[in-house]
Amino acid sequence: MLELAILGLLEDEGQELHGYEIRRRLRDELGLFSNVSFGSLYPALSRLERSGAVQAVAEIVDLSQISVPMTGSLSGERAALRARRPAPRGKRARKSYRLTDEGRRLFAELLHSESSGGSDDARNFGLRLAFARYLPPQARLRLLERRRAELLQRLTAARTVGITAEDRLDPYARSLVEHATESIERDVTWLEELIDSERASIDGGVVVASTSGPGAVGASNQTSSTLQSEGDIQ
Amino acid sequence: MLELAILGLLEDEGQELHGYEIRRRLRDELGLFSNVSFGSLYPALSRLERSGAVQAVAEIVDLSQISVPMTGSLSGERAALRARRPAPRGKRARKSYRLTDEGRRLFAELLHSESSGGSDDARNFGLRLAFARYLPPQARLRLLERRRAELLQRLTAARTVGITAEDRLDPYARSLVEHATESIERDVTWLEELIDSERASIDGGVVVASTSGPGAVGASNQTSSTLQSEGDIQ
DNA sequence: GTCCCGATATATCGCTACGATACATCGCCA
DNA sequence: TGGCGATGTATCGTAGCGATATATCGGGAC
Repeated sequence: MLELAILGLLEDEGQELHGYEIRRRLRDELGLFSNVSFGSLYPALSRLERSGAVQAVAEIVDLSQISVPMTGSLSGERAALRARRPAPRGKRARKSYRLTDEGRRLFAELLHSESSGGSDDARNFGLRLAFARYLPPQARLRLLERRRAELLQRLTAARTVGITAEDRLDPYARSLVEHATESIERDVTWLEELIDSERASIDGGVVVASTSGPGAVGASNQTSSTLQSEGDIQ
Repeated sequence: MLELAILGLLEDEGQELHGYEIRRRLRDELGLFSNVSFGSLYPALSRLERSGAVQAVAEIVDLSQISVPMTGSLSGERAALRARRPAPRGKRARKSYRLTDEGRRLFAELLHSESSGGSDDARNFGLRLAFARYLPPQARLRLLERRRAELLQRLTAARTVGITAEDRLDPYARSLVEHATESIERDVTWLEELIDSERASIDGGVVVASTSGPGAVGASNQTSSTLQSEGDIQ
């Protein structure tokens, strides 16, 4: 899941990025993974590197390979090193990651695969929708419809509970159920709008100007995206 | 987190329950943890048992302790075992868990502690609200206000992004951001209603009849609760 | 001038929760 | 009678998380 996010970001930005920057953009631009933990990010980058999806481009000042004889003055040595090779932007040594062809292939594969990955449903869907423009219209439509089906199922379940247990609930729990149910209903409505305009866009061929909301997505190629979705917004 | 849910359920139900049943009720009655994995549930129960918060009451047919001499016919042995001790309700041997005093203490402690636990914010809050009736009014109010503060912070962040990146987004991502922002706004509105009626209930002392929505929570003692909350609803 | 703080930056550890899987029993119905 | 779905307990590998360690740099306080 995080892999998909990273690959998508790298694809979007079209340039190599280092860990810290990836985290920042995932937070500020994608919104999803509001605050990715480094404990998730670095292992994910390692996995991607191991699988050949990204290539690490190190701007590392390798201390062990600098041939400055020990003078006994540690701070002196450090100063010498800094003078010899001032870190690229005055910052600490970093490792940037470049998307490879294999990475692009993997991105497409992950994006197409149904729900491949971690629990958090909403996050998963949000992530895929954020990169939906890389999906062919048919797959896009299927994504939306799958999500709608999931939500409708939950709605049915929630209503069943509502009938059988509603009155046994204390006010807090009841309010919670009701609010949650409404939220799902709103999500479904939103999805139906997206589905409608998606279908219109498919039927009408390549639509150029958008009349309302989204839809009308010809061969858009914008860069970057932002989004939130509870739990991610988390 | 799961621990809190289990302890709360056991407290609510007031009787010993076995794993499978706990899972069912967490799904059907609490809604939260819509589909707890056994891979989470059983380890959590073990943890609770180890810490003395629950006590396992086994209704197990211990094969190794039944003194039936081997006859060579395995199926025969099995039949004999079944005849000798027909499992309690015709079902498979189960392990029921009873809440101990230490468990009740731990439940209160966990419920009071701020956000003690796993990521998923929404789930965490939902869980606490579902058991809010076990909290003193002041703590309840703080819970609601903390949650509101979190959401407002996200809203600010989301809007900042909206201003700086809104137009660079493709239609899908834009729709996603907008929908998510609206959802948070609705959540905040909902929370404010809860906060208002909570405050009214505190100011007015013990209110008996509720005039609108929740609020008016005297010393309610209802059993069971239901709720959903994206990601949980997951 | 130096001292400490916060931002930038990489990395690891222990833990929780998850999905997949295995295994076993029971009731049902074809 | 034989297979299937519900009930039931349990483990394994993995993803993601928060806490923590380590290090450099720029800037403001004193």
